[in-house]
Amino acid sequence: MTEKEFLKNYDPSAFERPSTAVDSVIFTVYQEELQVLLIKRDELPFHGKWSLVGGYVNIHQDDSLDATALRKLEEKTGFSSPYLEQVMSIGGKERDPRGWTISTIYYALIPHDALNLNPGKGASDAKMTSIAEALNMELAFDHKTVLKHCLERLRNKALYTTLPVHLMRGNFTLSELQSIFETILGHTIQQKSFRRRMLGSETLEETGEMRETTRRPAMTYRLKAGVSPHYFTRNLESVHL
Amino acid sequence: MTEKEFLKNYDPSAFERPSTAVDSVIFTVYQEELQVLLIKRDELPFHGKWSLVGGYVNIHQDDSLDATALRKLEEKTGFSSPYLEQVMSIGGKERDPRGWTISTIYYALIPHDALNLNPGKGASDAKMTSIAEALNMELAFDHKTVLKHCLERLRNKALYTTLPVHLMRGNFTLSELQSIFETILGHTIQQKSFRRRMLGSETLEETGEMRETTRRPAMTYRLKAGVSPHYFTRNLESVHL
DNA sequence: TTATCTATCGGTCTTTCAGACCTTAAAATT
DNA sequence: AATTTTAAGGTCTGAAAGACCGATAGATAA
Repeated sequence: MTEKEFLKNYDPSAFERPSTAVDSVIFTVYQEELQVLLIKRDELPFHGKWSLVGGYVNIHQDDSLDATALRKLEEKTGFSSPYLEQVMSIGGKERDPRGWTISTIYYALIPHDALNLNPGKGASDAKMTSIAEALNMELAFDHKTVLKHCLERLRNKALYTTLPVHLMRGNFTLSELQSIFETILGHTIQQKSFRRRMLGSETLEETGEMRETTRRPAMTYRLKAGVSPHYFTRNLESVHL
Repeated sequence: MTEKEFLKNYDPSAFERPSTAVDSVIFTVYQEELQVLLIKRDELPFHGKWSLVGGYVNIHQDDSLDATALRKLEEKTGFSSPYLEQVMSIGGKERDPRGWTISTIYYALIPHDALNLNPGKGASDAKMTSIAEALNMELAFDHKTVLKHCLERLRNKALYTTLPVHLMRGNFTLSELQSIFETILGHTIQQKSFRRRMLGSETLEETGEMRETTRRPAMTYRLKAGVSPHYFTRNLESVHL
């Protein structure tokens, strides 16, 4: 049998397939709070419960898993170029009452002022919720576990990468950026250490413009065009005052 | 409609599903070489080509994705308790000629002397191949890309964790362990740095027995029971002589 | 028997970078 | 003009890796 003949005779339904979904944790920082996007389900199962952003892979519409995640994300947030990172996939019989499901988990970082929420089809409401609150709610499916995994990943990356810059839009001061890091980590960082690292990472550039504020003006920076996130070889301390 | 009625009427075939597979890179170190397990395919597609260990998720047999990976791994290597880590999932239309496929990728660490190769169903041969060689071969599907991702993950983890200890079996000397690290990384490590880190990681314990060899005897160590891999807060240098 | 060889193993100085603390600067406010 | 507050940078300390060295223990060769 040739490869061509084989493919012609190949029966995709011979093997029973799990359903395949993508779920994303959309992070933003607003008013010194790390927040995630929750969607109120208007369909069964888990009707009326809050859930993460997700949906089935559409093999006619999506070229890849990343494409599925981006499609859902744009539908719900109106933002099309987030930092998006795949975290893991979870598969099992018990996690969805409809049967064996594989869900690939992503998290995205979106600047708060870029958000344009839209509950969309199958949902009656959408809102940003603080991490503390979300972890105290009863979320649909195993979404609390999913949220914890993404949170852990994000916090770890804040200790050794420049990733959280993707929560900033346009120009920002180093103090503003430090505040974002501190909010994610849940503790303060030594100002000097933070500045040394950021300025040494070669990923930021001065805009030349100062932030005019009520106190001493601060230099504003922007992300250098075309640079990837910087990985430090040494972590910040993970526990602090 | 109640949740119960909904589930009763739910039609799983309403949404066309991608096929779902698991592929694993089985690493071992032997004779100063980092090697991976390759399987010679005896079926279409890619008949006669070498591939990684993989297979479809069987929703009646497997409780989770990890279970699928372990099942395939035990079939091919005869080893049932490897260090197994999920790396990522790749999904798309083009990666398998049979259509849209999601593959969840794992890598496993197996001590060389624990291997008991068995090509198994659908394969005519199985062999351990050095990384250098494998990367020069024409592998089935997108398995070369998959291999590169796993290799990158393993090398990074060797810089800041104790993970490679899982390539050792029973008792081992620190020199033997260092050699494993050096083989993975592809460069030498300062002996003093390595010993300081390993002994400071609190994950090893002296066995009290010395390795009798042709030179000065060395203390042998074993992995402490029940400890998880240690994460250092500082990386080893990633490039060296 | 003694010298040599080689791998083991610990001593210690240097280097790098984060932590901690402090001083100075630049604005607005009192 | 003095005070307050945030920005920005100086500098000392501490921790851990890099680099180099010397002592040790056994096997082997002279």
